[in-house]
Amino acid sequence: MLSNSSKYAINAVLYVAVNSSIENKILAKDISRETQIPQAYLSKLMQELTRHNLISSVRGPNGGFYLTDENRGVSLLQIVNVIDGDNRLTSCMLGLHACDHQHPCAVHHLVGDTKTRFVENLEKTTVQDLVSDIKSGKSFLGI
Amino acid sequence: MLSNSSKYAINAVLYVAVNSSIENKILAKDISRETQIPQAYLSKLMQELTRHNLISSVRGPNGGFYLTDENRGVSLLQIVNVIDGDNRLTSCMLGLHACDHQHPCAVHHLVGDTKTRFVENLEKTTVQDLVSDIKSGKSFLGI
DNA sequence: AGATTTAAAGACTTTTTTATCCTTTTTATG
DNA sequence: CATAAAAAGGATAAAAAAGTCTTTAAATCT
Ligand code: FES
Ligand code: FES
Repeated sequence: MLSNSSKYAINAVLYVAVNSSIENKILAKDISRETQIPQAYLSKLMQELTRHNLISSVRGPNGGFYLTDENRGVSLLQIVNVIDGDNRLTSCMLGLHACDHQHPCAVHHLVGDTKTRFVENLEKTTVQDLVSDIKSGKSFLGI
Repeated sequence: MLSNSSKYAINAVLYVAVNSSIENKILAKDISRETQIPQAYLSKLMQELTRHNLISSVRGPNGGFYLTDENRGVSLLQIVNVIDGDNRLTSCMLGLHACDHQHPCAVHHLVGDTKTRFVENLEKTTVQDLVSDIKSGKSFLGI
């Protein structure tokens, strides 16, 4: 469903969202240590997210990654789309075509609603929403 | 969610289910042509399914693949488990651990029920169920 | 028995994904 | 200005997934 890379990206962004601010930026090294994501690989993902303005960074001393208020409004779907490309989530479960209610494949009914609902959820859920859940103890960060 | 290989496997099994019988076995070559699955690769998958008794085959003239009544009772989950291994579907969406309601990850609530429901559906839906759907026009086979 | 048809099996190649390493650029600070 | 800290970028390596090719074994038919 999600690639490893997307999972890493979401984990990393959430870690930054919870543990940093503009005055208190966080290093790739530290994210890597806390999330167990290999540092160099993580850096690549963060680069990509930065390039698309989904997260923010500055180089040099006291630099690192952080999220602006705008960044906190980014949806999970935006993250996944940047990392995995756009159509990973909208294609048919059996790989026959774009998932199409008009011409449902054999397993479509097993998952159809469910899948579009999942994508809708990814689309409407922002980083900030998840941070709220974590802060309120509704869900957990990390291992 | 499902690997390419699993998608191929389900497609191929359904094709066999709809288009063959014990008197009218079907060749890997023909399945390949109709489903667009590369022949050699398909053969590998079919071999694996045969080895686990999820489908049936005989070699030699008038041989090929077919399904017994028992094979038709096989669940989709059995197919996926043989091809992808057991824990692809039960692991956490963020790859943190086995998905655990007691200790939900940040995206668990977005997908939690949904995912277990999907797995339950795969478990309780048999090849024959899907064939019925196809025959009744509720869903479609192939492209 | 011999020839032919077909799946099974194994070795191999290619592509994609994941991961690492090394260099360059930017920024802050003494 | 020199130095150090950090991300950005590019090249490469390793692992996994997808796909191919060749040989072997089983079944049938003449
Ligand atoms: S058509 Fe295949 S999942 Fe919707
Ligand atoms: S705990 Fe992560 S999906 Fe359930």
